Amino acid sequence: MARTRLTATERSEQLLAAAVKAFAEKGYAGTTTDDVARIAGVSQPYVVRLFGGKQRLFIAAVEHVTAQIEQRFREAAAVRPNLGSLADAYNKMLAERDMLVVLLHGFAVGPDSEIGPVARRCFGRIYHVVREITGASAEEVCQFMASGMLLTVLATMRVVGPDAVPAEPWVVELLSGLTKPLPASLEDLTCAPSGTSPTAEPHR
Amino acid sequence: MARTRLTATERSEQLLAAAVKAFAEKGYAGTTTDDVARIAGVSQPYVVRLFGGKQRLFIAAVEHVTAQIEQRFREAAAVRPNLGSLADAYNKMLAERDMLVVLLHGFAVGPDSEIGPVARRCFGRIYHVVREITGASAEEVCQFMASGMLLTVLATMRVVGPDAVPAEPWVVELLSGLTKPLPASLEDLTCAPSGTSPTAEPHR
DNA sequence: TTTCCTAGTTATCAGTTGATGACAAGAAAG
DNA sequence: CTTTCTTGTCATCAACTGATAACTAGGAAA
Repeated sequence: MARTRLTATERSEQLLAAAVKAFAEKGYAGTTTDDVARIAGVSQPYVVRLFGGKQRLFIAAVEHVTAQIEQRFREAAAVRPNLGSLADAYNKMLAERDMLVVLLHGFAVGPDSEIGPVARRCFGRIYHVVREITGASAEEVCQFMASGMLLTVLATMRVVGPDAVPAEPWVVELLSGLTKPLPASLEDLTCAPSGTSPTAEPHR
Repeated sequence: MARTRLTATERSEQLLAAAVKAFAEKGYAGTTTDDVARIAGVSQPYVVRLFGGKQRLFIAAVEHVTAQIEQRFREAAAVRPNLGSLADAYNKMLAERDMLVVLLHGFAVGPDSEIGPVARRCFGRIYHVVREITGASAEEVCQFMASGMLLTVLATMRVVGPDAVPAEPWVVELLSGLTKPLPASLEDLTCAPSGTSPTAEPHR
């Protein structure tokens, strides 16, 4: 019965990954701490105790994915520091979906006293990174962010990305209109490398 | 105590307006049927009965705002059938915020069995209207939708639109990068005509 | 082996929330 | 005036959910 014990830090990291998965699926309000606990294979009260509450867990998840996205962009820029390179990195993230979707859910929580400021800061951070890394003009960066937001929303709707619903005509047409920075093919956006799933038995 | 009685149809319309307001504030899962009831000044069970459940109410709200947006676009196109005209209409909606934000929340609910298909259909409908009304190219329409999505997310975050938080530097910079179809000024996006608020006493 | 810290669980709860059913009260018709 | 239909409320639940407190157990040090 007893799983291998982990240090609190290790377990927190694992829970963070579980939280990203859960929140990506159902958003902030729609996800229960028990969902997260089940994915990670620990008890629900432990999740609450390790992070000090659901809200803090969500904030941690949003900041986590923001840091991940930032890192991906920096890595991409290390190769070629232009928007095209970032677009490639973005497409990869889109194929993994969860990071971007969690971020969008963070944005969508809106003016909630605690979460709102965090979400706004995360958006600003990502904008800043893109702007600084590539020497691109304000217009180019804005267009990049806009296309990215469109695609992120489509990913949230399961119109693109892994397990996407069958593409309707308007999807194909819309995506065909994507210009310069993000000319992703529909195929790239629909298939994805699959990960493992540490499912566990129920607890509660 | 007794309010003026309305026909079921009238009351439903009023409830729909209340639902839009409520869902725009807190999203689908975060909003209670009681929130909606309080805004409209009726009892919570009545809301449930008139619409047959929270999910149906949300779906009705999403379809309602979609129809509204479509209508605004058509009206704008009746004057000048080009993207610039639609952009003006879009900016006005952005200043009112709720319609667009509810729609985004609809998109964000994701793959939920009932709501997902509705959200996807609504997105497709709006895309289709924009494409058909203006004779614009796929690229232009895509760029319009992308910019619109970016602004809608910013509105959801309360970065633009009514009651927006004080604009940080990156917001100004990002918005300055907006091109052709939607060159809205920050002032346009931050102020809005205010509406009435039919608050009522608590019930539950 | 005993001690003791930390990882983790079980039991439990209080508040919330969507939903149901029985009932009240206008208003229109007979 | 009474009947009857529709609008709307009240009382009430059962399920859920985040959180707390008390307890268990692994494992390293003494």
